[in-house]
Amino acid sequence: MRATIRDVAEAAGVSAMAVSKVLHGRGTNVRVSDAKSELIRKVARELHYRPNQNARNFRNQKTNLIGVVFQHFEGLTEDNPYLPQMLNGVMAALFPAGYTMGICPKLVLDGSAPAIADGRFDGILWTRPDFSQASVDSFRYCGVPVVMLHAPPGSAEGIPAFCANNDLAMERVVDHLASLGHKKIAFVIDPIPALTAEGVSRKNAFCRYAKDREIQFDVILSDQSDPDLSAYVSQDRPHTAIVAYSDTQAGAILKAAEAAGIRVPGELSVVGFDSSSFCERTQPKLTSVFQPVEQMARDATNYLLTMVNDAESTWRESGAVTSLYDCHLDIRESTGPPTS
Amino acid sequence: MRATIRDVAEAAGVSAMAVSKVLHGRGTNVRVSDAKSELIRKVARELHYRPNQNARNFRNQKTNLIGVVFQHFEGLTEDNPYLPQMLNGVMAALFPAGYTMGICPKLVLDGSAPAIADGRFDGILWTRPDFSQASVDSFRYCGVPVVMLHAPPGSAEGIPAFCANNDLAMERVVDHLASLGHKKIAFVIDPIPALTAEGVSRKNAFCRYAKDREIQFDVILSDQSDPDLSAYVSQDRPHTAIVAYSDTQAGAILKAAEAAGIRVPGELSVVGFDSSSFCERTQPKLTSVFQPVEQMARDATNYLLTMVNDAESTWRESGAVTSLYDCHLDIRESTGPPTS
DNA sequence: TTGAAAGCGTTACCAA
DNA sequence: TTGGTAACGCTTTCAA
Repeated sequence: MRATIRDVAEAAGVSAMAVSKVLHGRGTNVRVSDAKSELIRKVARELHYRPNQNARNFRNQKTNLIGVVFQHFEGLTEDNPYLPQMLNGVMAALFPAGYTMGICPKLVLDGSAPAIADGRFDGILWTRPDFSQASVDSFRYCGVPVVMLHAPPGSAEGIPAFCANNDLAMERVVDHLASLGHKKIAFVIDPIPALTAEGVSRKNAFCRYAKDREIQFDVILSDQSDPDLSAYVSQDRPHTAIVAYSDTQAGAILKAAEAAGIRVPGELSVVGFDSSSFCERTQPKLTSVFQPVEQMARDATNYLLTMVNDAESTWRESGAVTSLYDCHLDIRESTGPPTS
Repeated sequence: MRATIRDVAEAAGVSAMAVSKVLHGRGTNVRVSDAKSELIRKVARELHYRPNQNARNFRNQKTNLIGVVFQHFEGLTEDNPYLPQMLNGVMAALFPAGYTMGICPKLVLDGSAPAIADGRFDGILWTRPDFSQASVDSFRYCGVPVVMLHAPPGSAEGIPAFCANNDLAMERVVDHLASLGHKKIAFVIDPIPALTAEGVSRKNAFCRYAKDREIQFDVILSDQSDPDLSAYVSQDRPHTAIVAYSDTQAGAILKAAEAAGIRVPGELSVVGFDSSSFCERTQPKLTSVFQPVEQMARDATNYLLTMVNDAESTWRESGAVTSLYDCHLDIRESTGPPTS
């Protein structure tokens, strides 16, 4: 078997904790002479001593692992830049701080949210949380620091949240379309994001501003893989613009429009969300709301790390922060005045 | 503090090990009556008992965590579908088996390859390994199962490897270009992949087949962000075709050609590698070698899991497997006969 | 069928 | 400045 700290101690003729102090810097009130330090290092090298990380994790109840939880996970899709961007932000915060990123949808999908808080992670980044009280409770009382990414204020009291300012974003979208002369607009979202707190929030914001601007509107649940445009662009439902939940979904709508011979933006204006590089590749190029995904992820992760490293009492008592990110509208080619 | 297994045992009036048996199924030679099982479960629920995962990891020396190591990691780039595809394959294998994916370039970049084998991971998927003997040794003798992804046969004896058949791929590429009439071809690779075992292997295969087909060739190290086409398309060096290490790099070359007013494929044919969705988005569409990245990653990960779950002696003695994946050439628009 | 005890490797505490 | 001892929570082994 591998050499343990005690083997090293014995071989060097010192105590185990002297070794621990020298090699790992533990124990503040302990001092080891330089000569002994040298000896210990030498012996450790000779014995090929390697600390057992599991033992240290156990002893310290600290793993240097942060769990990234996707409540609705469908894999990384090749054409959607969202996830890579988000993960980049997370890694940009974690790696320099010496943390490892753990990804584990399974642990949550099993309904075993508690399992995620069994000590294996020092903290949890909970992305795209859904709305259910069960989810909220299991994370709130899990005993491990949790930060939410893409959760609007109020979705889970007590849990810090980092989120796009969907309200402002939808106001900008509605105003843009209204100023172009659109009078009837549909909001399209597919079933999975419709379950998330952010999906609900964005939808509600859209409805509120549309109503406020006296614009007729509809909300349509759509399967993005094959959007049925006739559901909202028809005699009965003559929408001239569609606001999609995501760029990916907006892209599918553009394709469907092309297939159906509907001109964009003449007959139909389309707006996406994320303003990723994808928007430059569509035909026509997609008008979309920009949110700084990578930065949001980095900020959320850094905040989580401060929670991990501060005493629990500090963050429990200081109350949860909600950070809202301003989102501007990148106007490209897919929106224009309706031709009637 | 949280209830421990002993708290439960005491409250239920049984031994700790009975609780362990009932709740975790440990201890084969132990039997607990149904009545007691029920009682134990009930008490555990009442006390909100949650097993301490770190304690279990420590005791069992098993973490259900697989480490994915990127030796040369530059983040997930928005436009390169490779990494998402690869990670999808890994996750497709890990999650159903109940494993978590740990990502940790830092642990390796620190030169602390041993750290990766300190028990925190049950196994390591080592992607894009470089060639250095130090790397090879530290992984080979790390005491944890290791599988390499994208490493050609022979790069590290004793470590199972999953890799594209670069040899066959380059033969196909060279034959394709030769049959179109190209007489002078350059292989372009940028500095980072040039350090990896696969980069070297692919380059060598290219040279071998070019020589064999009596085609003039050059190998050029290029910074892909700004390829200097004059380095290989000029009076002195009249290459009519370029074989790039990756799609991303081929894309950069297409852009540079457009900027320089060089017609593709007329004046210059370009071939990529991966045949990802990216190839459909370039102008002209990119001819490229297809490798089944997601499947390779899934296979490699599944193999790693079998190593994790079998006794070490089994895989130590059975010798390392190398799986080579056949790669076909997807001919699109970026290759054609040279116009002279 | 059950229980008691030992031990995994590390680190904190206290006594020397 | 140092070293012994106990403890973290769980599981295995052995004895009843």
